[in-house]
Amino acid sequence: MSIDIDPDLLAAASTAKAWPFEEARRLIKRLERNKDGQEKTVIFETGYGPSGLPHIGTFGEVARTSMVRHAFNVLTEGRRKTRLICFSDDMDGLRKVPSNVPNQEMLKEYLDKPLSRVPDPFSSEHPSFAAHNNARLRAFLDSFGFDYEFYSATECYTSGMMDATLLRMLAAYDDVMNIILPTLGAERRATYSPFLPVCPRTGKVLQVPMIARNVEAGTVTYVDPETGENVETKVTGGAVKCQWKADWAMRWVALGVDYEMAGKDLIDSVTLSSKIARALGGTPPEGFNYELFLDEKGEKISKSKGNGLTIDEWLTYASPASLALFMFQKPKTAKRLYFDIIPKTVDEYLQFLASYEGQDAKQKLENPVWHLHDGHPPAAELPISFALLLNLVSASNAEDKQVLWGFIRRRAPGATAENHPLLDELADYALTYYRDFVAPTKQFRAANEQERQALSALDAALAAAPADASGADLQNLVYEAGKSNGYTKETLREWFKAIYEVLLGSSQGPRFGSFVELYGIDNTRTLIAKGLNGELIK
RNA sequence: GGACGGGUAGCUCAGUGGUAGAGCAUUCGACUUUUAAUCGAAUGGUCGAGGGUUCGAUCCCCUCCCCGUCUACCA
Repeated sequence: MSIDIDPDLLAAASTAKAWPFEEARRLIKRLERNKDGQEKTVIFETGYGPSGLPHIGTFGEVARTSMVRHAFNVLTEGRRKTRLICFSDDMDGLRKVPSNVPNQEMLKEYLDKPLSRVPDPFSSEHPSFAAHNNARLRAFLDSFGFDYEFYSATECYTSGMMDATLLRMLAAYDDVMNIILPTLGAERRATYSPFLPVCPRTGKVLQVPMIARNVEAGTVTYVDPETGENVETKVTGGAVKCQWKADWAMRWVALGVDYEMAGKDLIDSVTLSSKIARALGGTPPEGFNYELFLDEKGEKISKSKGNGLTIDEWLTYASPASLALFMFQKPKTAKRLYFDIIPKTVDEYLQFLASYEGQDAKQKLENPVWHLHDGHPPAAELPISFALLLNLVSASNAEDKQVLWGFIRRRAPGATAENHPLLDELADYALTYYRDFVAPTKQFRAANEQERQALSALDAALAAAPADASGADLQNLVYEAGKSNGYTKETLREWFKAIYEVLLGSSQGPRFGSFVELYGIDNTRTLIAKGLNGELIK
């Protein structure tokens, strides 16, 4: 199969400097080196421990891997078959009960059993804890439209898919031990084995030393820690699971993984697993180590501290595409991930979108939106920035979208939700921002006697005003109501301040005439009534 | 100890082998019969230090200094 791509882009791709292209070119070189590299389906992998839930890093890893995959598809003109495998290590033993899940007592009974054999603590909807988390992971990935194939470790082991490689591991047992042992402390060294038998008696994943092995029979022997008896078990068919670094290597070889990125924290593990993969006769995948995120103060993010930013927080105030942009930019630099970068990133995204259309092939390939949108970024020219929209929404006290759109149109005449759907989407995010960050800061107060009279006068004037009165005319009514109720030119400012504080809960606000025009005369009169009878004060 | 990242304007950060950029902050101006917002402009930098390559280095190479993160038990 081939893909539809502009010849100019294709020509520019071979020298494109954007990091996904650099990665794709490394991958191509790998395939040229390897014996079966020209025919095989090219495998990209991302992996998950199923004891946790998907998070912003999960998104980042899949998004970044997909960018490399896309660049690869373009460089090879779609002639190579590629797959992205999202692998869940769900045969791992439950080593401790997570504190953030229900049914703690029940889970304690299943300690050390494979997660795919532990009942779902949340409901009876899924057959196991792992199945629940796997479903969450898939729903998460699906919500972004990622193109991937889900693999369960338990299914891979029990189906026999790993058997050939497990037998190679058994044959290369000494080599594997020699790779791992020097990296371990004395205590662990004494008990280490790349194979973790699943106890046929208790179902637990055992961390016990092997006392014998039989390459011909494909078995290992260990001592049951509770009964003291020798147990001989096959290494195939799911009777054993590999210890983590060996497992990673075994998986690479068994599945033929060509590319897998990992966080900086796993650099040493990648090195070790790569050695093991070679000991198994395989070639470790091309890799990429991305940096971890920091919080606002440049400190490391820890779940217990709750610093940094969650993916839900990001997606509450901005689109997945903007988050993908953040993931695209400088993946090897430790970036701070905190609230203020959201509007900044959104505006950068909008600028990249706007400039894309007029760029030549070379520039397009350096433009992040090309990578975020698989080479087909949506057309967009935004008349106002997201930062301005956020200012607008708070300055205008626009609590509903209609009013906000009114203010938007003052900046961008002729813009509508229909002809600017992207802007309409931003308006929703801006309103959410208003609701969460601006509205809670409002402090309404009661009007004093003079203010009551002036507000009543304003209400009466508004009642008499034509429905299509202009903002300027309405502004004049506001001035008149003030002047005829004791405010002088010098104290007029007090009058406006009172309006804002009583009606909008803030000591400053929009030009009030314009506000009335957009908010509506009737709505404003209702607002005045509420202000006067104290309904706005909570 | 090992690995990686960073050091560019007051702050947060972009950037390229060819006279240094943005946002915010600051200052001034425009608009508005209150503010805010908005718009325009200005100010502001030995691009961590030293050496090398080059006609030319903030960028490439080497050395050093400072800051930060990861890693050595488990996945």
